[in-house]
Amino acid sequence: MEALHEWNLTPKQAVALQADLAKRLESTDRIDPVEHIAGVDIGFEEEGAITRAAVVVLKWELAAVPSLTVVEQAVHREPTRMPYIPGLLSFREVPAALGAFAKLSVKPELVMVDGQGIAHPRRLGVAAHLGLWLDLPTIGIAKSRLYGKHPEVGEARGDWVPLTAGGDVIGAVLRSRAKVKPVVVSPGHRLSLDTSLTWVMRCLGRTKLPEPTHLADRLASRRGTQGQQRLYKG
DNA sequence: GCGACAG
DNA sequence: ATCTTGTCGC
Repeated sequence: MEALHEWNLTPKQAVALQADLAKRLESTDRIDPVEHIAGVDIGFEEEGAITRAAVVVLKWELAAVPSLTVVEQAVHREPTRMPYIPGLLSFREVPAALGAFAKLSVKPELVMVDGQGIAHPRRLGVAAHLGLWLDLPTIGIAKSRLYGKHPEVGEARGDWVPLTAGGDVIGAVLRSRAKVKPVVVSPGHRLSLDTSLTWVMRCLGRTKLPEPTHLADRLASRRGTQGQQRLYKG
């Protein structure tokens, strides 16, 4: 438990901690009725010297027309603590993400993160690590693959193939938009892959990334949020 | 030893 | 991740 509070570690120590923390991940669904979904992403300012974490909370409503509406946003900036090292991304981004979460007044039941969940060499991508810390269900949605192999995926929206590693299914490569480069979806904490895929597809709008992550991405990079606040689904 | 390598 | 304009397509 105390280990979870450690962030300033050498790469070797971080790798050892990841293997240990991964044992605590829950791969079956343990999620409350979803009313709010948060999207998280990290950006940088000052040529990388400042890490900027952004979180956007959306209200999920299943009416005649399912909808997602932005209800809160938070940004947290802090000095960048370490360089990007493949496989150790969470040690660079999670601390800042926690700073942004601390500013929220609404507690989401589900969190979508830009990056991998368990589709990681030691099964602890940034979404998984953040899920353990927040003790909330998390899903990783990455724009590219870090680990695992997979056959080619179909070109239609919704097509997907399993991402595997050492005989385990660690995620899915999903074509979230027709003919556009697929995203890598992997559960983080407290969710199965099936449930993760279901939620990602439910949150898809017109962009390749699900709305929570898409909006957080824009907020993190200061490109702002364009257009309306109500995003109709269906 | 030689690649691969989230953001 | 970030540096950056226009442009092709639904």
